[in-house]
Amino acid sequence: MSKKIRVRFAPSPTGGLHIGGVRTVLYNYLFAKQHGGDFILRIEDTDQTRFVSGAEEYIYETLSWCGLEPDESPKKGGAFGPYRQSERKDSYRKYAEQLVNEGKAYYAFDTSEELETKRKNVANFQYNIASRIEMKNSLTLDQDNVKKLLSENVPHVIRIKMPTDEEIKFTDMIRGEVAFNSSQVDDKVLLKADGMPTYHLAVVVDDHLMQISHAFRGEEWLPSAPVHILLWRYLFGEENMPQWAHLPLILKPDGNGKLSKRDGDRLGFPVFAMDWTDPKSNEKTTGFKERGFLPEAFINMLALLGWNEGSEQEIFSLKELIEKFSMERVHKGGAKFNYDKAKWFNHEWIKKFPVASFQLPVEILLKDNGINIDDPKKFEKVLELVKDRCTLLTDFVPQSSFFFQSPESIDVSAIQPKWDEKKNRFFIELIRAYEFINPWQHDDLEKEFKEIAAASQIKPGDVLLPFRIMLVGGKFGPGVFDIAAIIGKEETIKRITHTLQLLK
RNA sequence: ACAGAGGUGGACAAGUGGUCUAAGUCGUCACACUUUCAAUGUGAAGCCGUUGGUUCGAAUCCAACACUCUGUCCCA
Repeated sequence: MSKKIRVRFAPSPTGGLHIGGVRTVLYNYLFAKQHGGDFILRIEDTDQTRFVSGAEEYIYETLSWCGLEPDESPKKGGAFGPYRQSERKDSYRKYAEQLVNEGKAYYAFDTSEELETKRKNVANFQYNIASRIEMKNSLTLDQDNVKKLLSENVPHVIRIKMPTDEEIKFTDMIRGEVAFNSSQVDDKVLLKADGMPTYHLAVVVDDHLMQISHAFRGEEWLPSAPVHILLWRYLFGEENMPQWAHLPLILKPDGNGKLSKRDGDRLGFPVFAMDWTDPKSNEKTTGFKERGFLPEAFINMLALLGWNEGSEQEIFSLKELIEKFSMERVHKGGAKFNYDKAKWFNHEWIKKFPVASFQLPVEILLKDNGINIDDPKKFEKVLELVKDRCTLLTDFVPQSSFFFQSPESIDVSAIQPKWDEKKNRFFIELIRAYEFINPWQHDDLEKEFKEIAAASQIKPGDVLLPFRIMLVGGKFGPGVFDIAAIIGKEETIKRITHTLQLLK
């Protein structure tokens, strides 16, 4: 019988969730669901100096917006709790001490200051096989001294003792076999002076205790993988280790390097999934959600940022992704983030989605801009009419406001230069004719318009743009007669009259 | 510096020894349609990091070199 598939996303709650993090969640989720397994959220809050209030709640909200709900989490609970590492603090020490007793780890009493000066004085200082003999630890101090320091509660850490010249290798699901030489890896801290584990100890212990079968994380972790392999070998048996996959990095669009929040600020696109306000600095960072992205499009875009089915299909629903995703088809190389392509995904989803599926967020957006929807039928018609020209949900505001209220300003300057008495008379004539139209519908409006133009010896094209500006306020929006048909006779005539006044 | 990883048009990708004088999408530009902006359709530009090798044949396999990235915190 094969083991149950269990995967986890283990963020540290230190701020907004970066798209790289969301993509890791997504790949975890897809893999779990495809195999009928469990997706677990574990909070890695072992660094209390980096605690940020609200960050954990933000993670729940983000996953929820994305539709990637965990099966087990601190909030939801589960059979393998607690799911917050700070609450598991007591379970780590014994493993670290076990390693010390077995000679695979050691106590180190060097203070942070001592290490800092060391790093300053020695170029590329590493606490490793070569340097540990000159440091203050249980390998260099005599036993009595160590005992004494320990009993006096002198602050100390536990470091792993990397073996000399040993090949450590493992098979990565994306990269195949990856090998390291143990001599090149430094003696990482496993247990900090405050009794909290570092990431290195915590992942291994927690993945074991939570029976994690596959572990996915960003490529930046690859260099420390040998530490984790060794820990597995020492503690729980390498054969029980989860299968690793190191995901390619998401790179900044210009230049090289990892995409950071700063790049988003600098280049004007979101990097976080949702709005995040730093509780200390009060600095606000916009997210994809608030920028007007549909969660379906956001997920779709993220899935393709590092994975490709092998076909030419680019639009996938979450359900399709669950069916088709495979870790083997995740690229090895990092991908530069492309905001234009991200927007394209959103546009595609808006075009293909029935309007009902984004009616609510758009309604809220309009309300925020002072427009209340009181006619749902009309609202639906408007959405259908304008959705092709909305890339982001926020585009619906300028694209549909004028259906519900007269434009705030009229771009008269676009009409004025070519305006003359002949055109003025045309519109007066038009108003007169429109008064009699009943029922008020698209085709009749257009027909009447063209007839009057012909009678006035004006090309319809010459008065169409002015007409548009009268109704919309500017040079945009769907077909003018569609607009006129929806806003109604009274409003149409009112807007023409109003602009005619302005043109005097 | 050391270690690991990576590489196909401006960006993301398909392609894993012959059907590849390769290429889909985004973006850019042009044209068509048109009632502005979109949508839609058509077209344009652009060659597999470099060098060498294996082979009848290489984007695909091998090697070297260069380049880029990640890591080298009591951060995760």
